[in-house]
Amino acid sequence: MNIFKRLAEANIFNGISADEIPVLLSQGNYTLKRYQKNDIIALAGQPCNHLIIIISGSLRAEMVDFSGKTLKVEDITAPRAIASGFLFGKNNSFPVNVLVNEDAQILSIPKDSVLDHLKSNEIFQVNFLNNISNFIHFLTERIYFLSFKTIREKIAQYLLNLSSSEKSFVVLPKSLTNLSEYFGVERPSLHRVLNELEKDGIILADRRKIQIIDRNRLIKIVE
Amino acid sequence: MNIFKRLAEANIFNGISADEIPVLLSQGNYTLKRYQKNDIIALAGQPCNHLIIIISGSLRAEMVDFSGKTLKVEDITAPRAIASGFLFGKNNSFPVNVLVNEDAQILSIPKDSVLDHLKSNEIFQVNFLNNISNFIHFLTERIYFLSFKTIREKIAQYLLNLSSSEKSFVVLPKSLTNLSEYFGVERPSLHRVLNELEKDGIILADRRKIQIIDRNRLIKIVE
DNA sequence: ATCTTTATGTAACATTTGTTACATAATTGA
DNA sequence: TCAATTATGTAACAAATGTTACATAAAGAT
Repeated sequence: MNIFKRLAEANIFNGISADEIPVLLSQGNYTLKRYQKNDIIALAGQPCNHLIIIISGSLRAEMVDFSGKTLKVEDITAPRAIASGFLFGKNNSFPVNVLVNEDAQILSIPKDSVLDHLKSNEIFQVNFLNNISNFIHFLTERIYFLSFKTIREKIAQYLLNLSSSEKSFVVLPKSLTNLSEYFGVERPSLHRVLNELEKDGIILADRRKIQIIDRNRLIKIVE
Repeated sequence: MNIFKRLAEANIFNGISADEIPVLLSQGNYTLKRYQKNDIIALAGQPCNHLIIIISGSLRAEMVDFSGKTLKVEDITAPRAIASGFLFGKNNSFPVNVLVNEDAQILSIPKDSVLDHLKSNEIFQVNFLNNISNFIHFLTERIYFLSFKTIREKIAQYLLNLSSSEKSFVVLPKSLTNLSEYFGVERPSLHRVLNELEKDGIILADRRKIQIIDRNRLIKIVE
């Protein structure tokens, strides 16, 4: 598909047609690149001087502590702008590693050009602000989630978010291994607590397929 | 002191003189209010329609989970703009409760006027973006900190951040009770681990006064 | 189809943290 | 100054999680 049509689907170009995008972009600089699985887009600490827009494929953002353990922060799928929140500020550097999950095509716009677009295009400006604000909301929810103390609470919160009020059947969108990284806990610990919830008759778990038996008790856990 | 002189010290008015600020503000709407200790500035979930600038006093932002336990996110002292990151986005609502610590004077500017200022004043626009980006950096550091698993690691990280490489003496800027909320752990647990660090000969602790005896071992803990 | 790799399931044991309750010290306010 | 409130120190016990090691199952590669 045409690159600009894909770009037009990204929130940051909301209200800007696929035809207008190349016009807007050509008022400044930009580069297009392809990346392969496990390529490194950015490392934590590196200065962030470009707005990155992922056109196809998917990325992941993760924090790595000194001991080498990772906390997955986010999975990012195209089309979407990232790094909008890292461009400015006292310390305009990446706080996370950004790696490629699935082969990706990426547009990057240097900071100066971003500033020009912000000044010259009101729609882009509002989209940019929305993009940053959405990211802040994501981060605060992440903090809220990490502040849940027990694994039991985290699972309950996670399952309730995943399942609509009517459907009691959930397929986890990530592997248990992956999920344990997202939770910031050890995989066997996560698995043990799933077993306990099953023993308690609250859920039925078979690998990634989970049946919610007693939603009310799940709700009580997070209350 | 003159309100506008105080405001001129806030980062969001960087490069804008105390004389220019009332001119800028009067191009839109704004309100000035005084608040007293423990007054509520905003509750989590409430829509955020104003940029809030604290002129004097101090606030705190905290998350409250269903069981009533709080995780302190941030202490905020004047002069500073807050809520810049909550104004826009799909869900422009406060993710935290904002309460008054010390009697405060607060300027609030409605979202529409903020948008006007952003369009008409490039300096304000860049300051605003910097303000949001700084907040994002703060949030990601908060996530990073919360992802440290043991209390021992959290203390080590916290003390190393506080103390310069030369000074080995630190006075905690918050009470232990307060700090335990910031860490997201119980106060007796925090205290116990401080004792353990003392037994291990790594620190000397007397209430909020902490002497770092063996910085290298402290560094090893976070590695 | 077979090999390789990754994901999942499990168990015993160690470690860490929470919980509760109470004592003492420091600070605040009247 | 004295009372009331808040902060700090401590201990015993319960609960939750991490650690390690290994078995089995599923998915991917050749």
